[in-house]
Amino acid sequence: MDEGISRLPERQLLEHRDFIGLDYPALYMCKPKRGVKRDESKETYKLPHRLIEKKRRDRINECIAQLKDLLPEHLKLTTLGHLEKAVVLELTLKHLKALTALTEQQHQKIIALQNGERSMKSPVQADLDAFHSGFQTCAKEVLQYLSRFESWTPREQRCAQLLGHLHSISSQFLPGPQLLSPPPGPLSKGSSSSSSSSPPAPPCAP
DNA sequence: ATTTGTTGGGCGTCTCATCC
DNA sequence: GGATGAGACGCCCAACAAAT
Repeated sequence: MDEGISRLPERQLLEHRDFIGLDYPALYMCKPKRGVKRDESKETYKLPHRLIEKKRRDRINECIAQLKDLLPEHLKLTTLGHLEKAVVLELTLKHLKALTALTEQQHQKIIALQNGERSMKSPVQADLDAFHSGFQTCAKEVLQYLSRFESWTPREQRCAQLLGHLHSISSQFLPGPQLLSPPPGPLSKGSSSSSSSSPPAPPCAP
């Protein structure tokens, strides 16, 4: 029996290593010898197949779990209820598209700067963009804080209400033409957002 | 009721032994 | 050395069971 295992090619040795500790006879790891009809080997084939399939499912689940970990908290909070696999994949797709768009946007900015078009954009619009960005960052921080330290769960109605409120406020800034008078006072958390000096501090607490 | 895990089986591809 | 057939392997899917 061990002879059979020791003669297995490298890929199968790796799988055998994975099976160590599982309680079924090592017989099941051995390929049926060539010339052995499938009928005779079928029963010995079944158990490895189960384990191989389990390993495959584990790989899938592990990847989904990693994707879940990589998702930003504010995205996770947009879903009410726990994150099922399909939702994780949907959010990942959404996030990836957003990142791609952002990358493209940054790329265009770089090109514009290189072409000396910096003055094309009005200072007012630039400030609004920066303000909007700051608002988004701050809203994200609020949601993370409430989730982590105040034990808010996405299921709660107040959480959904807050999300809705933040979205509606945020969308007011999107059209751009109207200039909002910035609320006074610096952002208390501040260190990350203090790097940009021009944008006004967004409203942070509900 | 919905989601998740398990299992058996089918299918396509690859590898290897055998034959010519 | 190339053709061929048998078997291994990985992937996918459907059906069912268990968990939530």
